[in-house]
Amino acid sequence: MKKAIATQSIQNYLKHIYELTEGGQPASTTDIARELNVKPASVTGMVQKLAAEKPALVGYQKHQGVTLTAAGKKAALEVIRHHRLLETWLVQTLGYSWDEVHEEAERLEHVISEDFESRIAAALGNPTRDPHGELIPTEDLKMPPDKSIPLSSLRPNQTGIIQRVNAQNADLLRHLDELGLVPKVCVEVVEYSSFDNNLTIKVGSKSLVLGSNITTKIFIKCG
Amino acid sequence: MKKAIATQSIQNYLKHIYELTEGGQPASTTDIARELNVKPASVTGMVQKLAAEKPALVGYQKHQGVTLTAAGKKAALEVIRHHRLLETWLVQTLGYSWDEVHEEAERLEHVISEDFESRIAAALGNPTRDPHGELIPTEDLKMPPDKSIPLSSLRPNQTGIIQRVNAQNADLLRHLDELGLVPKVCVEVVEYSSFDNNLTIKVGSKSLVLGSNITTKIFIKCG
DNA sequence: AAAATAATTTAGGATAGACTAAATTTTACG
DNA sequence: CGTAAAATTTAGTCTATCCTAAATTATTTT
Repeated sequence: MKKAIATQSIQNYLKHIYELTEGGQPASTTDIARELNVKPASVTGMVQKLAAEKPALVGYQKHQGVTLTAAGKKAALEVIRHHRLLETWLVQTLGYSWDEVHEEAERLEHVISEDFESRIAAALGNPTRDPHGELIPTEDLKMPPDKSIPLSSLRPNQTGIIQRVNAQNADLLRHLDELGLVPKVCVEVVEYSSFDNNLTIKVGSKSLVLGSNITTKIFIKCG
Repeated sequence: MKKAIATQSIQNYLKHIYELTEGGQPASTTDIARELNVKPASVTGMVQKLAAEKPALVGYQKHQGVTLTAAGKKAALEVIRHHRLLETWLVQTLGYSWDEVHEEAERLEHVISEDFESRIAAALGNPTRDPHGELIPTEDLKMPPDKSIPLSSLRPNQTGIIQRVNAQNADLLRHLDELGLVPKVCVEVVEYSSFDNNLTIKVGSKSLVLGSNITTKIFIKCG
């Protein structure tokens, strides 16, 4: 009897492969390895197993990178739904702040039942976004369309409303919170430096200069 | 670099050893094996590792059974506190019924943080008993004293209030629920059969005949 | 007290999932 | 193009945790 891959491994691999392939490009073993804090060689081994599952969870041709199959994508969206519902729920019912939730959700996402998932979804009124503004996959595991664009793509005189902040690092999130760069807040670009891609923006009454390490993580709905 | 035992293994072993040694007697490898659904030989191996930890988590002399050290007991009570708080909280905030919670709590208990633990404890008003009436270890990891006695020890004309039901099996719990044998309910013993130890009891307006498979799991505060 | 039975431990093996080092393939560039 | 650099894969190792089978120790029976 061949032993199954641990579901936690599967879920972590698929979740990160999903995020890396959102742009449409296959993910390299190196990138996956960096995300998972594992060596590239380990990724090769695991990815070969994921491709050998029935049904296959990833498409994989050596040196051509890794993509998700329909089954793999579904499994990935299931974990992401768990994660984002959990974050929402930790913030709303237990008073966590948006910078504290990630770690806790990261551990819980692998162990909760579907029953638990639907109970918290219902208790929260089937939310569509998590505390960072990220879209929550629907119950039938479709990722809703996202029309937001990175703050880094705005130019002087353009304005927008912060829709989502794509970051997990607690320190960074706390920093952004202090700057007031949280979902639903209005921002206006004042100046753009083509030299270093820094943006000078106005948030409320404050002026801020932001590097691309931040502006590429904040997504805007143009207004 | 010696690799640590997985915390989930540690916790599951300690939790079950705690329960088996509550009577004061050391636990045999066979009993532990049955509880954990592993073979006795595996228990021997793991118990030797637990005894070699610094500080030691179990006391262990070959052929003499296994006991918990102070450190091991503390770790066991930590998991039990997690479990019972989780059960309480699943029932009270997500509408689980008392027969559904065990499985879910069993998986969550190993992954929640201390922060999570104290948040739910506070949200619940630091409860002292879980939905089955079992005592919840205190925050400083002491198990409160329990003065309840098994229903099986009552005799005709004696009455009591159900304090706790020591069972996890969902089907059994559902059955007990249907019979009305839940904490805080009043029972009166009508008849005792020394032949098979069956008790005939009155609960509300109903009369029931209960075997020892049930009467030894229901604990009573004499009234 | 010897023999039979039960419980426990030892010894040896499997598998999952990580790692390292070496071999190979792809990509970039003079 | 052809070679250097980068990325990837292969091969082999390690540890945790389980397993089975055989050996040993404890307990019970006669």
